[in-house]
Amino acid sequence: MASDAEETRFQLQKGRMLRAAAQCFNQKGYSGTSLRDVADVLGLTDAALYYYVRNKEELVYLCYVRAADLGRDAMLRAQADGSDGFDVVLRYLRYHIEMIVGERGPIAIMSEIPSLKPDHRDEVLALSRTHSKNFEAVLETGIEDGSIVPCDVRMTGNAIMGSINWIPKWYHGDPEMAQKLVDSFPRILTRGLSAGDSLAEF
Amino acid sequence: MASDAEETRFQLQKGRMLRAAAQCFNQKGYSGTSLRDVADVLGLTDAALYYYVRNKEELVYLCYVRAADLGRDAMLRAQADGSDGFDVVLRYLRYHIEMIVGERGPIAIMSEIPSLKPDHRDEVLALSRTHSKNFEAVLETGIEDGSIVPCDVRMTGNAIMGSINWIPKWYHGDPEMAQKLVDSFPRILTRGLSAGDSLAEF
DNA sequence: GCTTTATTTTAATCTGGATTAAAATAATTG
DNA sequence: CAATTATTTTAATCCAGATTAAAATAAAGC
Repeated sequence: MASDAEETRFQLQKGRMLRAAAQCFNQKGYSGTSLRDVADVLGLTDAALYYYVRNKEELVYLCYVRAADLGRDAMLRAQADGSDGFDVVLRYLRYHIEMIVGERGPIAIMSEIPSLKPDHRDEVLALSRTHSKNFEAVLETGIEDGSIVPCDVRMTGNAIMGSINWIPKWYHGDPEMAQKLVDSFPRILTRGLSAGDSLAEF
Repeated sequence: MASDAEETRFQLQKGRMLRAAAQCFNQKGYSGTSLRDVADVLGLTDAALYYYVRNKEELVYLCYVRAADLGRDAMLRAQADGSDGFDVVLRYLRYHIEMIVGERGPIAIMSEIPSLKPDHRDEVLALSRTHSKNFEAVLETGIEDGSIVPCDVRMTGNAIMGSINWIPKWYHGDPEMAQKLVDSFPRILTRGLSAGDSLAEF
Protein backbone atom coordinates (compact mmCIF):
# COMPACT_ATOMS: atom_id res chain seq x y z
CA MET A 1 0.00 0.00 0.00
CA ALA A 2 0.99 3.58 -0.39
CA SER A 3 3.04 4.58 2.61
CA ASP A 4 3.95 8.19 3.29
CA ALA A 5 7.18 7.74 1.37
CA GLU A 6 5.35 6.26 -1.61
CA GLU A 7 2.85 9.07 -1.67
CA THR A 8 5.75 11.45 -1.66
CA ARG A 9 7.58 9.67 -4.46
CA PHE A 10 4.48 9.82 -6.63
CA GLN A 11 3.92 13.46 -5.82
CA LEU A 12 7.56 14.29 -6.41
CA GLN A 13 7.57 12.64 -9.81
CA LYS A 14 4.31 14.33 -10.69
CA GLY A 15 5.79 17.65 -9.68
CA ARG A 16 8.85 17.03 -11.86
CA MET A 17 6.50 16.19 -14.68
CA LEU A 18 4.60 19.45 -14.33
CA ARG A 19 7.80 21.45 -14.36
CA ALA A 20 9.03 19.54 -17.41
CA ALA A 21 5.73 20.18 -19.12
CA ALA A 22 5.79 23.88 -18.27
CA GLN A 23 9.31 24.11 -19.66
CA CYS A 24 8.30 22.40 -22.91
CA PHE A 25 5.14 24.44 -23.33
CA ASN A 26 6.99 27.70 -22.77
CA GLN A 27 9.83 26.73 -25.08
CA LYS A 28 8.10 24.88 -27.88
CA GLY A 29 4.57 26.19 -27.61
CA TYR A 30 1.60 24.02 -26.82
CA SER A 31 0.98 22.45 -30.20
CA GLY A 32 4.71 22.09 -30.66
CA THR A 33 5.20 19.87 -27.64
CA SER A 34 4.18 16.25 -27.78
CA LEU A 35 3.90 14.06 -24.72
CA ARG A 36 7.02 12.45 -26.09
CA ASP A 37 8.87 15.76 -25.63
CA VAL A 38 7.80 16.03 -22.01
CA ALA A 39 8.68 12.40 -21.37
CA ASP A 40 12.12 12.89 -22.92
CA VAL A 41 12.94 15.61 -20.41
CA LEU A 42 12.19 13.13 -17.63
CA GLY A 43 13.93 10.19 -19.28
CA LEU A 44 10.64 8.36 -19.56
CA THR A 45 8.32 7.04 -22.23
CA ASP A 46 5.29 9.04 -23.27
CA ALA A 47 2.97 6.29 -22.10
CA ALA A 48 4.42 6.55 -18.60
CA LEU A 49 2.90 10.00 -18.20
CA TYR A 50 -0.54 8.43 -18.20
CA TYR A 51 0.27 6.96 -14.83
CA TYR A 52 0.14 10.50 -13.48
CA VAL A 53 -2.48 12.25 -15.60
CA ARG A 54 -5.57 11.16 -17.47
CA ASN A 55 -4.59 12.93 -20.69
CA LYS A 56 -2.77 15.88 -22.21
CA GLU A 57 -5.57 18.27 -21.41
CA GLU A 58 -5.24 17.43 -17.73
CA LEU A 59 -1.49 17.97 -17.95
CA VAL A 60 -2.02 21.48 -19.23
CA TYR A 61 -4.73 22.07 -16.66
CA LEU A 62 -2.43 21.04 -13.83
CA CYS A 63 0.34 23.25 -15.16
CA TYR A 64 -2.02 26.19 -15.04
CA VAL A 65 -3.32 25.39 -11.58
CA ARG A 66 0.26 25.15 -10.43
CA ALA A 67 1.04 28.50 -12.03
CA ALA A 68 -1.92 30.04 -10.25
CA ASP A 69 -0.90 28.48 -6.94
CA LEU A 70 2.63 29.83 -7.14
CA GLY A 71 1.32 33.27 -7.96
CA ARG A 72 -1.03 33.10 -5.01
CA ASP A 73 1.80 31.95 -2.72
CA ALA A 74 3.90 34.91 -3.77
CA MET A 75 0.98 37.21 -3.07
CA LEU A 76 0.29 35.75 0.36
CA ARG A 77 3.92 35.95 1.40
CA ALA A 78 4.06 39.54 0.20
CA GLN A 79 0.98 40.45 2.17
CA ALA A 80 2.43 38.81 5.26
CA ASP A 81 5.81 40.50 4.91
CA GLY A 82 4.97 43.89 3.47
CA SER A 83 4.56 47.10 5.37
CA ASP A 84 2.37 49.36 3.24
CA GLY A 85 0.57 48.77 -0.05
CA PHE A 86 3.49 49.74 -2.23
CA ASP A 87 5.81 47.48 -0.29
CA VAL A 88 3.43 44.57 -0.76
CA VAL A 89 3.35 45.16 -4.51
CA LEU A 90 7.11 45.32 -4.68
CA ARG A 91 7.52 42.13 -2.64
CA TYR A 92 4.88 40.28 -4.57
CA LEU A 93 6.63 41.04 -7.84
CA ARG A 94 9.96 40.04 -6.38
CA TYR A 95 8.65 36.77 -4.96
CA HIS A 96 6.79 35.91 -8.13
CA ILE A 97 9.80 36.55 -10.32
CA GLU A 98 11.96 34.51 -7.96
CA MET A 99 9.61 31.61 -8.56
CA ILE A 100 9.70 32.04 -12.33
CA VAL A 101 13.48 31.97 -12.50
CA GLY A 102 14.11 29.73 -9.48
CA GLU A 103 14.10 25.98 -9.01
CA ARG A 104 10.35 25.89 -8.38
CA GLY A 105 9.94 27.22 -11.91
CA PRO A 106 9.39 27.41 -14.74
CA ILE A 107 5.82 28.64 -14.60
CA ALA A 108 3.67 27.89 -17.62
CA ILE A 109 2.35 30.81 -19.64
CA MET A 110 -1.41 30.46 -19.73
CA SER A 111 -1.77 30.63 -23.50
CA GLU A 112 -4.14 27.73 -24.00
CA ILE A 113 -6.83 28.24 -21.40
CA PRO A 114 -9.50 28.19 -24.13
CA SER A 115 -8.42 24.69 -25.12
CA LEU A 116 -9.19 23.30 -21.68
CA LYS A 117 -12.40 21.40 -21.18
CA PRO A 118 -15.19 23.64 -19.83
CA ASP A 119 -14.97 22.88 -16.12
CA HIS A 120 -11.20 23.07 -16.09
CA ARG A 121 -11.30 26.25 -18.09
CA ASP A 122 -13.78 27.83 -15.71
CA GLU A 123 -11.71 26.85 -12.70
CA VAL A 124 -8.48 28.23 -14.10
CA LEU A 125 -10.19 31.42 -15.21
CA ALA A 126 -11.62 31.83 -11.74
CA LEU A 127 -8.19 31.39 -10.15
CA SER A 128 -6.75 33.83 -12.61
CA ARG A 129 -9.41 36.44 -11.99
CA THR A 130 -9.13 36.08 -8.25
CA HIS A 131 -5.44 36.71 -8.48
CA SER A 132 -5.97 39.81 -10.59
CA LYS A 133 -8.57 41.09 -8.18
CA ASN A 134 -6.24 40.50 -5.25
CA PHE A 135 -3.55 42.45 -6.97
CA GLU A 136 -5.89 45.31 -7.70
CA ALA A 137 -7.03 45.27 -4.08
CA VAL A 138 -3.44 45.64 -2.94
CA LEU A 139 -3.03 48.58 -5.28
CA GLU A 140 -6.12 50.17 -3.75
CA THR A 141 -4.78 49.58 -0.27
CA GLY A 142 -1.62 51.36 -1.27
CA ILE A 143 -3.54 54.29 -2.66
CA GLU A 144 -5.51 54.53 0.56
CA ASP A 145 -2.48 54.32 2.84
CA GLY A 146 -0.77 56.94 0.70
CA SER A 147 2.11 54.75 -0.49
CA ILE A 148 0.85 54.51 -4.08
CA VAL A 149 -0.16 57.40 -6.29
CA PRO A 150 -3.84 57.44 -7.28
CA CYS A 151 -4.37 55.50 -10.51
CA ASP A 152 -6.74 53.22 -12.39
CA VAL A 153 -6.06 49.96 -10.57
CA ARG A 154 -7.63 47.81 -13.26
CA MET A 155 -5.45 49.23 -16.01
CA THR A 156 -2.37 49.39 -13.86
CA GLY A 157 -2.91 45.81 -12.75
CA ASN A 158 -3.29 44.60 -16.32
CA ALA A 159 -0.17 46.46 -17.36
CA ILE A 160 1.99 44.99 -14.62
CA MET A 161 0.61 41.46 -14.84
CA GLY A 162 1.13 41.53 -18.59
CA SER A 163 4.81 42.26 -18.11
CA ILE A 164 5.09 39.46 -15.56
CA ASN A 165 3.24 36.93 -17.67
CA TRP A 166 5.35 37.69 -20.70
CA ILE A 167 8.69 37.09 -18.97
CA PRO A 168 8.98 33.43 -20.01
CA LYS A 169 8.81 34.59 -23.63
CA TRP A 170 12.17 36.27 -23.46
CA TYR A 171 13.85 34.81 -20.37
CA HIS A 172 15.45 31.53 -21.34
CA GLY A 173 17.41 30.56 -18.26
CA ASP A 174 20.39 32.89 -18.47
CA PRO A 175 21.49 33.14 -14.81
CA GLU A 176 22.80 36.68 -15.19
CA MET A 177 19.45 37.75 -16.54
CA ALA A 178 17.74 35.92 -13.70
CA GLN A 179 19.58 37.99 -11.16
CA LYS A 180 18.82 41.18 -13.01
CA LEU A 181 15.17 40.22 -13.22
CA VAL A 182 14.85 39.66 -9.51
CA ASP A 183 16.86 42.74 -8.60
CA SER A 184 15.55 45.36 -10.96
CA PHE A 185 12.35 44.27 -12.64
CA PRO A 186 10.03 44.92 -9.67
CA ARG A 187 11.34 48.48 -9.46
CA ILE A 188 10.93 49.01 -13.18
CA LEU A 189 7.34 47.77 -13.11
CA THR A 190 6.42 50.04 -10.25
CA ARG A 191 8.37 53.05 -11.43
CA GLY A 192 6.19 56.04 -11.01
CA LEU A 193 3.75 54.21 -8.76
CA SER A 194 5.39 55.06 -5.48
CA ALA A 195 4.03 58.16 -3.82
CA GLY A 196 7.38 58.55 -2.09
CA ASP A 197 9.54 58.37 -5.20
CA SER A 198 11.31 61.41 -6.39
CA LEU A 199 12.55 61.34 -9.95
CA ALA A 200 16.07 61.82 -8.68
CA GLU A 201 16.07 58.19 -7.58
CA PHE A 202 16.28 56.97 -11.15
CA MET B 1 -6.18 36.96 -66.19
CA ALA B 2 -5.83 38.77 -62.91
CA SER B 3 -6.68 42.40 -63.46
CA ASP B 4 -5.98 44.99 -60.80
CA ALA B 5 -9.44 44.51 -59.36
CA GLU B 6 -9.01 40.75 -59.24
CA GLU B 7 -5.67 41.01 -57.57
CA THR B 8 -7.29 43.25 -55.03
CA ARG B 9 -10.18 40.87 -54.44
CA PHE B 10 -7.80 38.04 -53.71
CA GLN B 11 -5.70 40.20 -51.42
CA LEU B 12 -8.77 41.53 -49.67
CA GLN B 13 -10.11 38.06 -48.98
CA LYS B 14 -6.69 36.92 -47.82
CA GLY B 15 -6.53 39.89 -45.48
CA ARG B 16 -9.95 39.04 -44.06
CA MET B 17 -8.74 35.53 -43.57
CA LEU B 18 -5.70 36.62 -41.61
CA ARG B 19 -7.79 38.80 -39.34
CA ALA B 20 -10.27 35.95 -38.83
CA ALA B 21 -7.40 33.64 -38.00
CA ALA B 22 -5.84 36.11 -35.57
CA GLN B 23 -9.20 36.49 -33.87
CA CYS B 24 -9.62 32.72 -33.52
CA PHE B 25 -6.07 32.14 -32.33
CA ASN B 26 -6.36 34.86 -29.70
CA GLN B 27 -9.77 33.68 -28.53
CA LYS B 28 -9.49 29.91 -28.73
CA GLY B 29 -5.76 29.38 -28.58
CA TYR B 30 -3.77 27.83 -31.38
CA SER B 31 -4.51 24.18 -30.77
CA GLY B 32 -8.09 25.07 -30.00
CA THR B 33 -8.78 26.57 -33.42
CA SER B 34 -9.30 24.32 -36.39
CA LEU B 35 -9.28 25.58 -39.95
CA ARG B 36 -13.00 24.93 -39.80
CA ASP B 37 -13.27 27.58 -37.07
CA VAL B 38 -11.46 30.16 -39.17
CA ALA B 39 -13.54 29.28 -42.22
CA ASP B 40 -16.76 29.61 -40.22
CA VAL B 41 -15.93 33.20 -39.37
CA LEU B 42 -15.65 33.92 -43.09
CA GLY B 43 -18.69 31.88 -44.07
CA LEU B 44 -16.50 29.50 -46.04
CA THR B 45 -15.47 25.87 -46.01
CA ASP B 46 -12.18 24.84 -44.47
CA ALA B 47 -10.94 23.54 -47.81
CA ALA B 48 -11.41 26.99 -49.32
CA LEU B 49 -8.64 28.37 -47.15
CA TYR B 50 -6.16 26.29 -49.10
CA TYR B 51 -6.78 28.55 -52.04
CA TYR B 52 -5.00 31.27 -50.07
CA VAL B 53 -2.40 29.44 -48.01
CA ARG B 54 -0.42 26.26 -48.43
CA ASN B 55 -1.26 24.93 -44.95
CA LYS B 56 -2.06 25.86 -41.37
CA GLU B 57 1.55 26.57 -40.53
CA GLU B 58 1.67 29.18 -43.26
CA LEU B 59 -1.55 30.72 -41.93
CA VAL B 60 0.05 31.19 -38.53
CA TYR B 61 3.23 32.45 -40.11
CA LEU B 62 1.34 35.07 -42.10
CA CYS B 63 -0.57 36.15 -39.00
CA TYR B 64 2.73 36.74 -37.24
CA VAL B 65 4.30 38.58 -40.16
CA ARG B 66 1.21 40.76 -40.26
CA ALA B 67 1.49 41.41 -36.53
CA ALA B 68 5.11 42.40 -36.95
CA ASP B 69 4.27 44.66 -39.88
CA LEU B 70 1.57 46.51 -37.98
CA GLY B 71 3.93 47.00 -35.06
CA ARG B 72 6.57 48.35 -37.38
CA ASP B 73 4.08 50.69 -39.03
CA ALA B 74 3.11 52.09 -35.65
CA MET B 75 6.77 52.60 -34.84
CA LEU B 76 7.54 54.36 -38.13
CA ARG B 77 4.56 56.66 -37.81
CA ALA B 78 5.57 57.49 -34.27
CA GLN B 79 9.11 58.30 -35.33
CA ALA B 80 7.81 60.51 -38.11
CA ASP B 81 5.34 62.34 -35.88
CA GLY B 82 7.13 62.50 -32.53
CA SER B 83 9.12 65.38 -31.20
CA ASP B 84 11.53 63.95 -28.61
CA GLY B 85 12.23 60.35 -27.54
CA PHE B 86 9.53 60.25 -24.91
CA ASP B 87 6.97 61.59 -27.35
CA VAL B 88 7.90 58.91 -29.87
CA VAL B 89 7.43 56.20 -27.23
CA LEU B 90 4.07 57.59 -26.24
CA ARG B 91 2.90 57.85 -29.83
CA TYR B 92 4.15 54.42 -30.75
CA LEU B 93 2.19 52.88 -27.88
CA ARG B 94 -0.88 54.82 -28.82
CA TYR B 95 -0.67 53.88 -32.51
CA HIS B 96 0.02 50.25 -31.74
CA ILE B 97 -2.91 49.99 -29.34
CA GLU B 98 -5.15 51.70 -31.87
CA MET B 99 -4.27 48.94 -34.30
CA ILE B 100 -4.96 46.20 -31.74
CA VAL B 101 -8.44 47.51 -30.94
CA GLY B 102 -9.25 49.04 -34.32
CA GLU B 103 -10.59 47.61 -37.55
CA ARG B 104 -7.13 46.63 -38.76
CA GLY B 105 -6.95 44.30 -35.76
CA PRO B 106 -6.97 41.97 -34.08
CA ILE B 107 -3.27 41.29 -33.93
CA ALA B 108 -2.24 37.72 -33.21
CA ILE B 109 -0.35 37.02 -30.02
CA MET B 110 2.89 35.33 -31.01
CA SER B 111 2.51 32.31 -28.78
CA GLU B 112 3.40 29.61 -31.25
CA ILE B 113 6.55 30.86 -32.93
CA PRO B 114 8.37 27.65 -31.94
CA SER B 115 5.84 25.62 -33.90
CA LEU B 116 6.70 27.36 -37.15
CA LYS B 117 8.97 25.62 -39.61
CA PRO B 118 12.59 26.67 -39.20
CA ASP B 119 12.87 29.31 -41.90
CA HIS B 120 9.56 30.89 -41.00
CA ARG B 121 10.47 30.81 -37.34
CA ASP B 122 13.80 32.48 -38.01
CA GLU B 123 12.19 35.18 -40.09
CA VAL B 124 9.52 35.99 -37.51
CA LEU B 125 12.07 35.96 -34.71
CA ALA B 126 14.22 38.35 -36.70
CA LEU B 127 11.30 40.72 -37.25
CA SER B 128 10.44 40.49 -33.58
CA ARG B 129 13.98 41.20 -32.45
CA THR B 130 14.35 44.08 -34.84
CA HIS B 131 11.23 45.64 -33.44
CA SER B 132 12.48 45.24 -29.87
CA LYS B 133 15.81 46.76 -30.80
CA ASN B 134 14.09 49.69 -32.48
CA PHE B 135 12.06 50.32 -29.38
CA GLU B 136 15.14 50.19 -27.18
CA ALA B 137 16.88 52.59 -29.55
CA VAL B 138 14.04 55.05 -29.18
CA LEU B 139 14.33 54.77 -25.41
CA GLU B 140 18.03 55.55 -25.67
CA THR B 141 17.31 58.51 -27.89
CA GLY B 142 14.95 59.80 -25.24
CA ILE B 143 17.53 59.37 -22.54
CA GLU B 144 20.07 61.28 -24.61
CA ASP B 145 17.73 64.12 -25.48
CA GLY B 146 16.74 64.36 -21.83
CA SER B 147 13.07 63.49 -22.26
CA ILE B 148 13.37 60.05 -20.63
CA VAL B 149 14.95 59.32 -17.28
CA PRO B 150 18.07 57.12 -17.44
CA CYS B 151 17.14 53.44 -17.21
CA ASP B 152 18.00 49.96 -18.40
CA VAL B 153 16.49 50.09 -21.89
CA ARG B 154 16.54 46.33 -22.35
CA MET B 155 14.55 45.68 -19.19
CA THR B 156 12.28 48.65 -19.67
CA GLY B 157 11.63 47.59 -23.24
CA ASN B 158 10.76 44.06 -22.20
CA ALA B 159 8.45 45.33 -19.50
CA ILE B 160 6.51 47.64 -21.80
CA MET B 161 6.35 45.23 -24.73
CA GLY B 162 5.12 42.51 -22.40
CA SER B 163 2.20 44.66 -21.35
CA ILE B 164 1.39 45.44 -24.97
CA ASN B 165 1.64 41.85 -26.14
CA TRP B 166 -0.59 40.65 -23.34
CA ILE B 167 -3.47 43.01 -24.12
CA PRO B 168 -5.36 40.55 -26.36
CA LYS B 169 -5.50 38.19 -23.38
CA TRP B 170 -7.85 40.44 -21.45
CA TYR B 171 -9.27 42.80 -24.05
CA HIS B 172 -12.20 41.10 -25.75
CA GLY B 173 -13.69 43.81 -27.88
CA ASP B 174 -15.51 45.92 -25.32
CA PRO B 175 -15.66 49.35 -27.01
CA GLU B 176 -15.55 51.24 -23.74
CA MET B 177 -12.40 49.39 -22.79
CA ALA B 178 -10.98 50.10 -26.24
CA GLN B 179 -11.31 53.82 -25.69
CA LYS B 180 -9.78 53.58 -22.26
CA LEU B 181 -6.90 51.54 -23.65
CA VAL B 182 -6.08 54.09 -26.32
CA ASP B 183 -6.50 57.04 -24.00
CA SER B 184 -4.79 55.94 -20.84
CA PHE B 185 -2.68 52.85 -21.37
CA PRO B 186 0.26 54.60 -23.06
CA ARG B 187 0.52 56.99 -20.10
CA ILE B 188 0.33 54.15 -17.61
CA LEU B 189 3.08 52.21 -19.37
CA THR B 190 5.37 55.21 -19.43
CA ARG B 191 4.52 56.47 -15.97
CA GLY B 192 7.74 57.40 -14.30
CA LEU B 193 9.69 57.34 -17.55
CA SER B 194 9.23 60.97 -18.44
CA ALA B 195 11.97 63.23 -17.24
CA GLY B 196 9.49 66.09 -17.27
CA ASP B 197 6.81 64.42 -15.18
CA SER B 198 6.10 65.63 -11.74
CA LEU B 199 4.20 63.31 -9.46
CA ALA B 200 1.48 65.91 -9.16
CA GLU B 201 0.33 65.03 -12.64
CA PHE B 202 -1.08 61.73 -11.47
C1' DG C 1 -23.92 34.06 -74.74
C1' DC C 2 -19.59 31.34 -74.92
C1' DT C 3 -15.03 30.69 -73.07
C1' DT C 4 -11.80 31.09 -69.77
C1' DT C 5 -10.24 31.89 -65.29
C1' DA C 6 -11.15 32.41 -60.28
C1' DT C 7 -13.18 30.69 -56.23
C1' DT C 8 -15.52 27.36 -53.44
C1' DT C 9 -17.41 22.94 -52.25
C1' DT C 10 -17.89 17.96 -51.82
C1' DA C 11 -16.12 13.92 -50.56
C1' DA C 12 -12.41 11.47 -49.71
C1' DT C 13 -7.75 10.29 -47.73
C1' DC C 14 -3.96 10.77 -44.66
C1' DT C 15 -1.38 11.32 -40.49
C1' DG C 16 1.02 12.60 -36.27
C1' DG C 17 0.51 12.23 -32.00
C1' DA C 18 -2.76 10.94 -28.25
C1' DT C 19 -4.45 7.12 -26.06
C1' DT C 20 -4.98 2.20 -24.41
C1' DA C 21 -4.03 -2.72 -23.03
C1' DA C 22 -1.15 -5.99 -21.74
C1' DA C 23 3.26 -7.30 -20.36
C1' DA C 24 7.62 -6.37 -18.02
C1' DT C 25 10.33 -4.45 -14.40
C1' DA C 26 11.18 -2.27 -10.01
C1' DA C 27 10.12 -1.32 -5.41
C1' DT C 28 7.99 -2.54 -0.94
C1' DT C 29 5.96 -5.26 2.46
C1' DG C 30 5.31 -8.90 5.67
C1' DC D 1 12.31 -14.40 -0.29
C1' DA D 2 7.58 -14.72 -1.75
C1' DA D 3 3.83 -11.87 -2.57
C1' DT D 4 1.97 -7.67 -3.51
C1' DT D 5 1.87 -3.14 -5.21
C1' DA D 6 3.96 0.66 -7.91
C1' DT D 7 5.98 2.18 -12.04
C1' DT D 8 7.38 1.88 -16.74
C1' DT D 9 7.62 -0.06 -21.33
C1' DT D 10 6.19 -2.29 -25.60
C1' DA D 11 3.26 -2.55 -29.17
C1' DA D 12 -0.97 -1.60 -30.88
C1' DT D 13 -5.10 1.20 -31.93
C1' DC D 14 -7.56 5.40 -32.69
C1' DC D 15 -9.06 9.75 -34.21
C1' DA D 16 -9.74 14.76 -34.87
C1' DG D 17 -8.46 17.65 -37.86
C1' DA D 18 -5.25 18.71 -41.71
C1' DT D 19 -4.74 17.97 -46.33
C1' DT D 20 -5.88 16.71 -51.31
C1' DA D 21 -8.35 15.82 -55.80
C1' DA D 22 -11.96 16.36 -58.55
C1' DA D 23 -16.16 18.51 -59.41
C1' DA D 24 -19.25 22.51 -59.10
C1' DT D 25 -20.22 27.32 -59.16
C1' DA D 26 -19.28 32.16 -59.81
C1' DA D 27 -17.08 35.92 -62.04
C1' DA D 28 -14.76 38.18 -65.96
C1' DG D 29 -13.46 38.89 -70.57
C1' DC D 30 -14.50 38.89 -75.36
